[in-house]
Amino acid sequence: MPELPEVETIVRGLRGCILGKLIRSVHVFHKKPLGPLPEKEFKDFLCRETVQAVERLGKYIHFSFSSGKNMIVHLRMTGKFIFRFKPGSFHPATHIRIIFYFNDQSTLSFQDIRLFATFSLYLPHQIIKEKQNLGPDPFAKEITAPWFLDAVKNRKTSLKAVLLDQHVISGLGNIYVCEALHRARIHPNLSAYKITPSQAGKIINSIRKVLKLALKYNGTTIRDFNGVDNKSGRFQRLLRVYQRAGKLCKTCRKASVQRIKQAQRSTFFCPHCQS
DNA sequence: CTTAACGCCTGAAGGC
DNA sequence: TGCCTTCAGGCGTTAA
Repeated sequence: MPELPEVETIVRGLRGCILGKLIRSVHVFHKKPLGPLPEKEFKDFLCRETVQAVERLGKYIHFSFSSGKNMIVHLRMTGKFIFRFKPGSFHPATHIRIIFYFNDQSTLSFQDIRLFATFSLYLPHQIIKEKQNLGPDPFAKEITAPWFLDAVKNRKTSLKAVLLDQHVISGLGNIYVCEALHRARIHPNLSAYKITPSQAGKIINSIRKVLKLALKYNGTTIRDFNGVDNKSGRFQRLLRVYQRAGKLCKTCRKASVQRIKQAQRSTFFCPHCQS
């Protein structure tokens, strides 16, 4: 479900709800999100821990606790955190997989329809695997046109596929890659290694521009995404190509948006703007 | 090293 | 109404 702006919206919401709170107990309704970790170990690890910080790592959410322990969550397609000040005061949601109970009666429920989401736990001195495998954040200073040209110099696949690769840059997904390439006026099928220095600069600028704007609107809600407060994002009305196949391009108003398949995912682009 | 294909899951939507 | 196919803000694994 979520990409950088949505995850950042969730992280900011979580900070407002759970920072400084102590986990009194944990209820696991489904073990799949825990992966190989036994349910008892998961609960024992988290019980009596106090939430010290919530940070975004690409599309991951990093919870750190006062003891130095860590929990890293990836929401994948349909993962969602729902915060409640008091238990049982809302109509019950389906597909709740885990509930965290805090010392002040508030709860954080984790919902995941498709069960793709993952939770992993790290002791204070363990190396967090996710940090090793991720490319830099789109807003990191090290991302410059020369850096990007070097990063893609051996990549003969499409620019679209490379931008979806979290080992290159972390945080982008299908919506914002489509939207950024549209704003940069580059065809998504262009081989990554063939881009010019000028195009590299345009890509970086477009990525940052579209992410900042989406963040301002609390992300994009197409079907599943909602913030911790259960409010939807508002960026969807500013999408220029994503899920607009057959509709007139909002940028040029001359051609209609096309949909193609790349790496088993839908790509949307304007054939007039992105020659 | 790189790439494409497959699998993991559930539910909504569209075609017939 | 029902059945079948396709689709969905993702990514780890596998095989070439």
